[in-house]
Amino acid sequence: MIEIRGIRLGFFCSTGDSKLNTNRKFRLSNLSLEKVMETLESNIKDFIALLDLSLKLGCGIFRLGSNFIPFASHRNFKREWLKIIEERLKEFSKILRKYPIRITMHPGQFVVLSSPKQEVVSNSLRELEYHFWLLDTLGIGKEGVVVVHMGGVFEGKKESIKRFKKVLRNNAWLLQRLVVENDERYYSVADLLSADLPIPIVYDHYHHSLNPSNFSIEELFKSWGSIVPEFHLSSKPDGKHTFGEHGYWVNQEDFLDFLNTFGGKRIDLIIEAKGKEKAIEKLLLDLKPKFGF
DNA sequence: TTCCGTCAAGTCGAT
DNA sequence: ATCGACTTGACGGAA
Repeated sequence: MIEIRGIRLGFFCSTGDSKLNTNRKFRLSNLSLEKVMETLESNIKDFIALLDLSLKLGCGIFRLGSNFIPFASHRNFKREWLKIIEERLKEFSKILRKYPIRITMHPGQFVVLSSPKQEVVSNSLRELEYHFWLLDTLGIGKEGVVVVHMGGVFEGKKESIKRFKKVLRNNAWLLQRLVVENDERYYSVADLLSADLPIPIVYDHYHHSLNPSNFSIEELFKSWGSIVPEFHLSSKPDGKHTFGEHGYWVNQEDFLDFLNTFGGKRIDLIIEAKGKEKAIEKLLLDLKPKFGF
């Protein structure tokens, strides 16, 4: 396992060419137990291959794709299917626990706990329940966090944060795994820290560069308690690109900038580059002369 | 085999 | 009004 001044690396969901993918799914109109099991099997198979690849690269963290069990939180997904799936997952967890790799998740943009719409919040909670259940069933400990964003600003950040906190108060189970990440437009690291949330704050370096703020590093780490923080790093794409778009590679300069701020602390860093494992390979190659691992 | 319209879900700014 | 960005383009029918 490669650790650069306390920092372990990892990628997420799939390989850059998507040939290995934990996010396989199908059309909702084709939803059936058979289709779910078939897709889950492919996702499990690729998950193992991606963990093997992570080991080979020296990675210590991997983000599992949210579609691992397609449509698991959808209303048309029958509850009794979960029993059958649970058996399969428990069997798989025996293989999984042999890997010294931290597993975390990051559900989609549809999870908005700060929304003023009750329907959106209840759908979000169902989606999070699925994520928590999956991680629990796979035997993953409390280091298996589930990352969300604060969401939109609606009629104001203050009101949105208030609603978010209320949802946490009314659903205490969320505190077991939920963590919240700064975004590139609305909620900066300082916004999240000053919200005084009862959950850890994920620092995303790229988002922070686009939506900067002053914050206390000590406070940021304090939010994680005894859990090793999961942070994110990505780079701007080369050439013309839209705001917030992630690059195929991650630049050495961005990593060194991150290291300059956080080096020496124990952190699991997910490289959010479109090139996935290719971007990690290249980064390690770039860094080799400096760190010699 | 490749192409391309379409896909469960939210929210925002750019166009 | 539509599109594309985010946590990931992939599915599936047509040609």
